[in-house]
Amino acid sequence: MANVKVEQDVVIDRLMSVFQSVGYDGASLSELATATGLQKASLYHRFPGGKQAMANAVLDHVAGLIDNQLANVLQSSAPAPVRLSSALTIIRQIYDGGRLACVLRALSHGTATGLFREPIAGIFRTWVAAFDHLARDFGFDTRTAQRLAESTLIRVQGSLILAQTLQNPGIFDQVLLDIETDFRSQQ
Amino acid sequence: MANVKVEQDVVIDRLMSVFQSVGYDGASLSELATATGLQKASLYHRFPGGKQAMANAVLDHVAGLIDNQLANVLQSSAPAPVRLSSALTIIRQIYDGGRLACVLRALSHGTATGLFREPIAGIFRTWVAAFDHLARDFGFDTRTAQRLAESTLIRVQGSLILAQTLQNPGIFDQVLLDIETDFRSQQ
DNA sequence: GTCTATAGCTAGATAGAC
DNA sequence: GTCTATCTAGCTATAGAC
Repeated sequence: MANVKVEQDVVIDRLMSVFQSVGYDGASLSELATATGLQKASLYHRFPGGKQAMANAVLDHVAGLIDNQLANVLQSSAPAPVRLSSALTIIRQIYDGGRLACVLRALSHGTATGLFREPIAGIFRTWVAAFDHLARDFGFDTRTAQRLAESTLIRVQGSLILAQTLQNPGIFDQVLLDIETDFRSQQ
Repeated sequence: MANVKVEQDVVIDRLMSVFQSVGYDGASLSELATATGLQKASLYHRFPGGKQAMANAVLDHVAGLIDNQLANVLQSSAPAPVRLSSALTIIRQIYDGGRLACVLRALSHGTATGLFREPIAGIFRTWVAAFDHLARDFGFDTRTAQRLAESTLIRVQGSLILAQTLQNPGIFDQVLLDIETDFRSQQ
């Protein structure tokens, strides 16, 4: 069965889903093959570097998402409060309202720890820089803007952990509201 | 070599270190054996349930730590600000100033996801309840106290992720200072 | 560029001597 | 209660036909 060409974008999307839900060590080649609808050997044809290359492709994809969606929105010409709301909507969608784990965190542990730290750090820095830009537009001073920007990522990551462990997505929603409040407190 | 009795407390402590640094799926029986100074068969003698039982023993140990150290300190008879400072000092020590990952998060992913969610959730609830108690003593209203308490855990977990990925423990330190400031803002 | 088949290895777990 | 030795299953990765 199968034997029909699967678009690379679709393959990467499905690889991401698997890493997201079971982590790097937890993702077996068999599971990755099933999820993509390809055989293991076909996956190796597309990703000669094996599982590590697959994870790197996923990270490239995520870096593009953050760059093209989040960072783009935050640096558009719209009024700052509008940009903030748009960004939070994107974040809400990315994590399905707190129900999905962050694939960056999933690729931060176990055997994967050292392998992907730098690309993940790059994505984190992009995120923080984008919110830092926004915070300054809101009128915060340099130091406060930096801290508020870091705080958005800290609270999103932390609230995802609690939301999933306590099976209460509301925790994630509340944090997004808190973030919005913090930015608007400057106006 | 070896063949000398290793205290169970020491064994559990070393198991914890391994899970903490490489996660559940990343921790092989060989590595757990090496770390504890026991052979695999000896580990199975002490933990007939295998790796899963070892992780559960670690979680029991952590639950005890949180109960006997953190929760105890937060509900002592000392003045609220003193209790807060003591608690934050304990947290700083537990995570070695942001350099150590949280073993609870390490046991939240991959194959382990479903296995340990409930015990971890229990530890999270104990943490939040203890800080909630403190926040009320500081004079916060019920709703604000609950949110501030959740926020301590959210920010500690989130800042650990950033501190380790960006290799900047200062992020963790700063968050602990922020938490202290938030509590004292009520005075 | 996909497939079937399999190599080579390490995983988690157990048997049984001492 | 520890050890050595070993089992089976699953892993990552590759060979080679089509």
